[in-house]
Amino acid sequence: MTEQEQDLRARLVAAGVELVAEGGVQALGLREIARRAGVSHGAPRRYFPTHRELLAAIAQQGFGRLTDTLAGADALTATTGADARTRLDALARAYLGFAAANPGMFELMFRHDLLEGSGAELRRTTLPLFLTFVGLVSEVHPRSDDPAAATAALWSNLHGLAQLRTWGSLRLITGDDSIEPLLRATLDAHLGPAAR
Amino acid sequence: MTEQEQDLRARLVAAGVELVAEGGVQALGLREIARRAGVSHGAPRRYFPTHRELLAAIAQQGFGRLTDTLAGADALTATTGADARTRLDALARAYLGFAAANPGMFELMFRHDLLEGSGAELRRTTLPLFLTFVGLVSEVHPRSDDPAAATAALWSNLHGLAQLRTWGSLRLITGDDSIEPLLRATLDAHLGPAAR
DNA sequence: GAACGCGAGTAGACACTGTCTACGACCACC
DNA sequence: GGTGGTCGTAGACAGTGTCTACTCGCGTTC
Repeated sequence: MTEQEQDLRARLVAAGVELVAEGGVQALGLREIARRAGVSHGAPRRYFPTHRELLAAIAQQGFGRLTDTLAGADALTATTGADARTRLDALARAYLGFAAANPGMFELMFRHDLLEGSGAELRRTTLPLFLTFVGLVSEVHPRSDDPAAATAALWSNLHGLAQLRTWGSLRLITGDDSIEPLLRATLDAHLGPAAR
Repeated sequence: MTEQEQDLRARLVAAGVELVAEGGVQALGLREIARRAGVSHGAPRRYFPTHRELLAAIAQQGFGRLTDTLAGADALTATTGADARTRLDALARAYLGFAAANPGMFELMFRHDLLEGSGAELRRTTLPLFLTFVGLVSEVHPRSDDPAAATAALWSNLHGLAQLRTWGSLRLITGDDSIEPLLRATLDAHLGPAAR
């Protein structure tokens, strides 16, 4: 089954994934996606009544890939018998790595103005991922009375790092563009110094 | 000097500030801004060669207001003789308060795809603000060897909280839409528990 | 005082966008 | 051999950002 033969819906989403990787969110015009998929500009309407729903489907693909990336990174460290602190370290790096490797997709995924309406469904996708985060944070902070809040705070920190790095302000502040000291400061603050 | 009499450049920026508060970034069409300012769609070109430069000017206005808001909040607590930890607490709340009160403007300010080209100038605006942050963090962590990194990490955390709150995911996680526990967790993590 | 020049804003054209609607080709089924 | 129904095409429509004449009013200059 070649790429030409799969149904148009999947081809449109695949074209969007390509385009956002090449040219960012701006490249995700409805007609441009249709062109890339090799159909006329009216064809997507059969599967996505509106442009935003097509963008939401592309973003959902992005959330799937992020989930896979994080799950893969965690599986790698978990099999080595690493403790929760080390696993969270690897997860944090994987999160920032995904954002750095797919800046356009990462931006699309959190552009609530473009995804309005489908936001609830997308948010639900992230829930199981978040719960594994909570479990690991609970292991690091066994006496915490609100591990969900601690996890959300940590996630917000990682997310802010990812966004401000692509915005360029972190480079201005720290001088170089290495995020390593900031990541270390973040993890130390939320999880305590690494025991090494 | 009434609003009609100031020069068009300022009127266009003012119209943009109004529009982004009412309808978000999507409402900032070039023609719509011109309509609001009471001129034809070709008039802005005299002052802003391109749409993006007009958006950058509006965003710069936003950075000015954010700086004023934070400076005002800090001045308020500083005069009461509060310590650095308390001042940072107030600054953090002011930052999140600004983002919540001006969601459209806040989004515009960090939309690097729209502000590309003028980004460097905008980033420079935030620098003095950041330096006062660094000073306060240095007071809280007198033995830190890299207060700039610690400050950038804290700022990233606040920024992530602001963005994820408007995205709606924090509400999904914590149940209600109060970020108070998350803010407390953030401040405790980066600055140590509040001494009260 | 009249002519000139120039800055400021207008109006229209252009290519492009997302949405909507009518139409045609194709295929399974009775 | 018709007959629906699905799927994609093609064109119209209003709207966008950009570009290019053009007009109008005001100050300067001869």
